[in-house]
Amino acid sequence: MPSDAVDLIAAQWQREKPDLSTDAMVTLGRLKRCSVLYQPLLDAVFSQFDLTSWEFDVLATLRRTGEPYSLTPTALFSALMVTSGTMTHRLKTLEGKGWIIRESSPDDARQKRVRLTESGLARIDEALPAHVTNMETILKALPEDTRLRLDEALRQLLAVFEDIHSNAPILGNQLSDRTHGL
Amino acid sequence: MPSDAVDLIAAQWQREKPDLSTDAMVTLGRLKRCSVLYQPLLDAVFSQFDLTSWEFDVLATLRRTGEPYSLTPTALFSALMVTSGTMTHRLKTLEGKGWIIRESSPDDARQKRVRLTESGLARIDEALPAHVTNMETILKALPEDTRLRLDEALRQLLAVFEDIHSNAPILGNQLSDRTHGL
DNA sequence: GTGACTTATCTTGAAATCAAGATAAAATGC
DNA sequence: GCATTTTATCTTGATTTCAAGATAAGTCAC
Repeated sequence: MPSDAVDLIAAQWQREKPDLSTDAMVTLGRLKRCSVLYQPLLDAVFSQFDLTSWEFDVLATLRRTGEPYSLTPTALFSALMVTSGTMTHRLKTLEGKGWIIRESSPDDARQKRVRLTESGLARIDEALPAHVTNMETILKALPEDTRLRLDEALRQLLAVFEDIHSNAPILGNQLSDRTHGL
Repeated sequence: MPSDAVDLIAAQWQREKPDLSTDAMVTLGRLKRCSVLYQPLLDAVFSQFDLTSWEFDVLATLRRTGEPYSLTPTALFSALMVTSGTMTHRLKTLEGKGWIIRESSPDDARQKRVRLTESGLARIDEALPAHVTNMETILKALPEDTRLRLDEALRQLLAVFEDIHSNAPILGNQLSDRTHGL
């Protein structure tokens, strides 16, 4: 296994702080670095459809719920792991572009229903196959058994994080209305 | 393996778009979700030392280079994978707090040297052990062999991403002065 | 050496995000 | 039924970030 940027960081710490254990650090460091580096690879495709990453995310979340492609703002910001204020801003922008509309809910006057328009549906259905192909191309460089081991390990790690977030009262409050549900 | 939020998303796509392959999607989806969920766990410790996540990152990058704890702004924004403009703003803030100073370089008048002050060194040395312990506590929920498999797979994935970023001319330009080096 | 390129840093203006709180509707407890 | 609490959404102001470009110093070709 050739050494990478994270190994060099660990070696620096080892020199400066010989008693420090770097095991947890390197794993989480690689996780962070991977997520920073892969985002622009996705953006490159989104921009071909005049979409930003977050625009794609919102449209895709609505799209995959099936007809009538409609969710409440709360369901959306929970699924997308952002705050309610962020979602308000996103919805305003998307409404301005004509890709969604916000209608009031018949049974609960506090709720709104966010719904894909024809135009929004067309846009996401156009971009989706290209996005999926892009992700497959990116991961093709990884041997299939490695991808499977990565996926299984990430599933367990994600379970740990979701457990912490649902059980920690203090953290739960700090996250305010960003609920992380689906 | 119990199903998680990402499995539910894949199932929704399967229902709406039966021909769509979701393999790459679920792996990268778990990666993204993990990195969003673990950040606040780190912030919880940083805030105990009156630090934000990015303040910790800058101070730690300087600290681990060893005496005299000094780097150029370019070395810093490369290591931290942010743009030069972001780094200028960060350094201004940190200088205001007295944790770093910016001195001009003796051999190249274009360069500055960013150096940890006594106060900045004390702060990072105080926070570092707590941060490492925190990361270990978070990962303790993961069996050690799983962590090792995760780490090995992430290393390979990171190699793929770093390869793409160093070899793709178009992407390289899009990333402007965010060079991703160490 | 001089003009063109390159490198290093900073500035500006815009975009996205968050925390905190405002508003209003619904549910709950007596 | 009325007061209290909870829920759903939006607003506000501040923070962080980026892209694009400005500035200035070094380097290179000749």
